[in-house]
Amino acid sequence: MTSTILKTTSQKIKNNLIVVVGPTGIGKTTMAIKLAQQFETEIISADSRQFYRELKIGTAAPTTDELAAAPHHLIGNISIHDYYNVFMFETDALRISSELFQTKQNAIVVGGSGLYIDALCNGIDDIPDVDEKTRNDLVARFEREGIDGIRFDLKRLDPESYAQVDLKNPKRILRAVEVTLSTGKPYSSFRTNQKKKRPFEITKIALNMNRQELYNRIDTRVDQMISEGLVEEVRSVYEFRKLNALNTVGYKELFEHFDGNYDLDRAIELIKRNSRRYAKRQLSWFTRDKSTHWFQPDEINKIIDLINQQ
RNA sequence: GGUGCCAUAGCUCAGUUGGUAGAGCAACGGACUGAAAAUCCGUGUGUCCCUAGUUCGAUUCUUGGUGGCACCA
Repeated sequence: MTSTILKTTSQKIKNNLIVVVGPTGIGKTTMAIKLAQQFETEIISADSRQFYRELKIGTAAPTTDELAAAPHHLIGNISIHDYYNVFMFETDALRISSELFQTKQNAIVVGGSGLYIDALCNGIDDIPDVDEKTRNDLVARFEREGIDGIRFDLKRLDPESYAQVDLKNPKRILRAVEVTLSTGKPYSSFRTNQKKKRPFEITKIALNMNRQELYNRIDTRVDQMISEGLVEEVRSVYEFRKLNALNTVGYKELFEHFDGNYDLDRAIELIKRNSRRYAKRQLSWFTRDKSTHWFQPDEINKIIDLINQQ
């Protein structure tokens, strides 16, 4: 096993961060646990919804048994009422991994949130926090007037960003403008286009399978969530539906159902469809990174061999 | 058994006065730097049921089938 390799020189063998990604429902949790057991290490979650302790069933968070099978980090560590973002994740995940590397050769990262994985592996630029008033005012203006005026502001305030961002995507425009207004410096000036160096190796493993089979798994899992009490879980957070953490597949559809906009069967159908679309978006993200090694979920032995070769 | 109606995309259907076709939903592809399970962009994927006619040309008209539905027996 890698951890037993003799250190023939004074040079320390570099630690390895094993990153497991893939579409929702593919079996990442199970794979991560097997790898953690195999390499005698712990798991850091990179799932932007499993952080929230109130969201268990609908996010398919690891069960009590799974949590007992291998130590997990960043699962249920915050509340839906807390503010959290990808920069905070980068900080947290780096801190935890460096703690693990004190005593372990490998650490496992598992999750489906591409941006978060990217922040951990390549870093994300250090951009000052936007003050709340600037953000709220801008959002209010957007809701009142639409995006045209704000887009025009961006053109004036930060022509470089204007040339780069997706001008049809309000969130991107709002972000660039709020940073510019809040800091007094153009958003583009914070973008370095540089990867941060990491003091460890990274092995990226992605899981995928035949699309139809994956979709069948997703459908089955949604039915399972319903029988495990998803409707009750969603009802318990209904009053907080405006929170960003609840703008999530499995929750937003049931909120609409509670509002009387459609029946439960339709809500379930929509959860399945939106989960499929989410899975596709994840695949788009992960296939872009050419350094990723792709496997079927049952190819555990091949994956172990690959890691041992690193 | 008889009569009538229908058969076009994965589904529900529109349409072509004869020049090989388009909506909705589903699906597919992509982008992505602090809301990311979010947000945004792009793409019709088709033996127009089969057969034989008429025609320069048939998915469209005609004949005969096949399947479905309805009504009458």
